[in-house]
This record gives sequence, structure tokens and C-alpha cells, in this order.
Amino acid sequence: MLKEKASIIPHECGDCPIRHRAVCARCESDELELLDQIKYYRSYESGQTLIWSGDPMDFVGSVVSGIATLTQTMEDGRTQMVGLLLPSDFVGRPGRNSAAYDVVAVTDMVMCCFRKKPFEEMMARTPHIAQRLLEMTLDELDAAREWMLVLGRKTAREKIASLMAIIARRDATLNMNGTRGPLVFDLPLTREAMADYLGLTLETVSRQVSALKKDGVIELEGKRRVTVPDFNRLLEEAGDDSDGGMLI
Amino acid sequence: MLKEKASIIPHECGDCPIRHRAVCARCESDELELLDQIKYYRSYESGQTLIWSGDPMDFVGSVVSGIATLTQTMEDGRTQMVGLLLPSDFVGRPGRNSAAYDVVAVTDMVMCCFRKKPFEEMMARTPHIAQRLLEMTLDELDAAREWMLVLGRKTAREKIASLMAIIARRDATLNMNGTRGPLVFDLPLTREAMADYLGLTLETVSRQVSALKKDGVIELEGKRRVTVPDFNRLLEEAGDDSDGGMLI
DNA sequence: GCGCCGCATTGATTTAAATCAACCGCCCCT
DNA sequence: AGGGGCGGTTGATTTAAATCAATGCGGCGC
Repeated sequence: MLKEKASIIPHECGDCPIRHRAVCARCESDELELLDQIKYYRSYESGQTLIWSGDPMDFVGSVVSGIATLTQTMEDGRTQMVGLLLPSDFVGRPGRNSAAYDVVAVTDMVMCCFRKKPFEEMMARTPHIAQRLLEMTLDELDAAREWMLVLGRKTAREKIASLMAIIARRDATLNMNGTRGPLVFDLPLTREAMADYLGLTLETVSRQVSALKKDGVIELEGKRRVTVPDFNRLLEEAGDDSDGGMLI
Repeated sequence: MLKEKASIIPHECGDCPIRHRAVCARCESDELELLDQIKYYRSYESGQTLIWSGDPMDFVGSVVSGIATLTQTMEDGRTQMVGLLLPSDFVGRPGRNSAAYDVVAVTDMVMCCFRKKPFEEMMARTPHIAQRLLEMTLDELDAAREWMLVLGRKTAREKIASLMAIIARRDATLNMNGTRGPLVFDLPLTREAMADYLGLTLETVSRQVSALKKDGVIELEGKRRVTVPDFNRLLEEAGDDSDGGMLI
């Protein structure tokens, strides 16, 4: 588990893989230099909890590589995922001192962190950062609202299909996969994490994944690798308007 | 239905009821003057659809008075509310040309609107506006995530109790009601709208409201006026941590 | 190789909420 | 005064998903 990986961490902003999508996307080179001075990298292992809900939080940051989940838990243990953090996504909230959610790494991760105080001061002086953060937050709000429709009104089968479509789409934009032909991607989540995402039990997730496979909507190679032969078919199963699928 | 009401619409920003909470909250008087030049008021009647999802949208704005809902609808008619717009809430998204949701007035309303182009230009030049909008958007994102837990993991009874708690709290902050003693407020929503909020059917809403009443968690005066004798009891029924209730 | 662990699947049964259906009360309209 | 529509309540029945319970399978340590 403890392989050498610290060595690959430090970056120049110039060749950072998330340079053009993260909160720093709009920054000019002089602004980037200032950010450079207050940034530091941290790495986490799969399964590690980065942040506990309610704990004080003295930094914010961007996911550089890897995937994490944002979850809320009730006292009796029921948990709901409320966010899925992919590379370039922002973690933490300027102007708040304690974390509102648990953040858990589902793969090994690298984060680019900023101490909160200096970051907030810089945000006040650098409109480019606040502008980009606003844009990203509005996107997240839209995603959250889409998700609310999934949670509130879709059947278990539609929920699974919706999740597959979301992951397929995100994967396609992140990796610039060619548009046509069957989509192939890896599920980053266990059945249980999928259940927490969708407000289901893991048994129901398993059954519906099997059902979609039996009906030819998806193909499975092992438990995690998914092939979608017909994306529009998947969107139909998700109950979505079948157009609007492939934009960007 | 068509009473004279246009007469009460125009405001000076100085005595605007939402001056200190809306998107203009941080503006200095010179900035306010600029906003003043591009703003105009519109009023809507209860039941009216302000905006249809997918339609082009050439303005953004703030709710001055009244209440509206933000809803998403699937082709087969299933609908999910994804936002409840109260006075000072912002409508529309800078940088997007068409509406993503239906916006429907549930009471008579007045909106303070800005044509989108000039507003966007002003936002680029006036950090105070973008800063305030970021803050409001982050709050909405938190609310949306809280709501996701409700939709995904709570029972019907807990959902109803959660909704009552949310409305009670919002009502208390808007009206600066004294903190102690029983809370009294009006439900702004029909049973059907509550169902769309919570991902339930209206029959289930009706049953659970009756059950909470029978158990003394709430009292009803007519169908709409609610009294909460013990707010902590309500929070327990909602499955929330029973502290953290009354802050601000 | 053996046994164990974590993750996943599949089956049987229960249950919470949806659906189908009847009816109430209030307001408005003519 | 009568009728109709809207919002709401309550009851009977069905159903989708949860729960309870076994079992499968691939990787890892020893």
C-alpha cells in the first residue's frame, strides 16, 4: 500500500492537468504566481476520509487526480451522497470555518490545497478567481437539481440508468473520448456507494444493474467495466429526453 | 382578480424591502445607481408561469415579494420541485440563454428584473455583485444538498417534518419573529406542491400531515396555518440533529 | 493449497408508499 | 339555491423496493 508516490506530486501550475478547468482556470500568469506561493499538495489513499463533517477546516482546494465522495450521514447511519468530486472540482467553502460534509477518497488522490485565510484574501482582490468559482458553483447547483429529480421521482431502474449516463458523460468530457461508437468506462463506485448516491439499497442496485445487463442496455466486463452500445437507449431508460445527450 | 396593484410596484432601492439580502446587498450607493438604471419591476399573479423550461430568457432578477417554485418535469408528467423562491432569492443564471426550469408563482409576486446583457456587463465590472451572487449560490447549493438527504433517505413522515422545519425556520428569519414560544406560520404550498417538493404523492402528504397532527407534533388551524408547540420535537421527527435549530 | 475477507449476486418475504377510489367542505359563479 | 370545481381527506388494494438470508467469487496472506 505504501508505494512511493510522493515523488510525482509537485507540479508547476504551467503543466498542471487541471489548469484550464479548476478554480484557477481564468487566472493570468501573475495571478497564478501568487496562487503558487500559497498552494501545497497533499495525497490521500483510497478509502481515507479527508474531512469529517463538523470538523474545523483551515484549507480549501482542488482535486488534481482521483475521485472522492461528499456524503451526509444521519445519526442512525443512513447516508446520502451529495456530491461526487472529480479532477478539477473544488473542495471547501470560502467564508465557512467547519466542514458541512464528510469527504472520502474512493481512489488514491492528489489535492492542490490553499490555506483558507490567504485564499480568501486573494479572492477578494482577484475577481478572476471569484468569477470562476461562481461559474463552477452554478454548474454544481444545476447538477444537484438534476440529481434531485433522480432521487425524488425516478424508479430504481431509471436511477441506475441515470447514474451510468452521468458517469459516461463525465468520463467522455474528461478524457476527450471520441464521440461515436460504443462508450466504455469504469465505474468508480462500489455497489454500496452507488446505493448511497441514488437513495437505494445495495441489493436493489445489484438487481437493477443485472436487469439492465440482461436487457442489453449495458454490457459488463467484470464488476466495474461497463460498455454502453447505444447511448440513446440508455438515456431512454433513464427517463431523460433522448436528445441533448452528446453536446460538448 | 385584476385589482389595481401596479401602483404599489415602483421602489427606490433605498427603501426596497430586500435591499440588504438580495444580489445587490453589498453594493455601494454609486453601484446601486447603476443598477437602478437597468432595473424594472414586473408583477405576476398567483398560479402564473413566469418562465418555461427551455425558453429563451433575456433577463435575471430578484424576488421582491411573494413566492415561486422552481420545478423540473419529465415527459410523462412526473414533476420534482428543485427550488422554492422567497423574497430576495435570485432567478436566472448569468451566462446562460435559456431557462433550465419552470418558474411558477404560488402567490402574487413582484420581481425586480435586469436585462441580462447589461447585468452581465455590470457583473464583470462590479465585484460586489459577483461576490454576493457567489455567496447566495453557495447557500443554495447547501440547501439543495440538505434536500437531497431528505429525498434520498428520509421516510414520508420525516420528509413532512423536515419541510415544516424548513418553512418555520425561513419564516422566522424573514420576519424576525421572536425566538421562543410556539412558532406559527402559514404553509405557502398546496398538498400537491408539498408532494412535488418531497418526492411523494399528495395522498401520502395528507396522511402524514394528519398523523403529525394526531401525535401533537403540529397543530392546524384550517388547512394552511400551522403551529409548532415544540420545535425540538419537530426536529426529532425530521430525523435531524436536535441541536443547531435556532441559530440566526 | 487453504481459508478468509470484502464485494457482489440472487432468492424469499415484508412493508412503506403508490395507486385506485370515494367523498367532504368551501368558495365562487350564475 | 343549486351546481361545479378545487383542494383536501380517508379507505382499500397493489406494488416497488427494503429487509432478511444464503451463496458466489476473486484476491491475498500464510
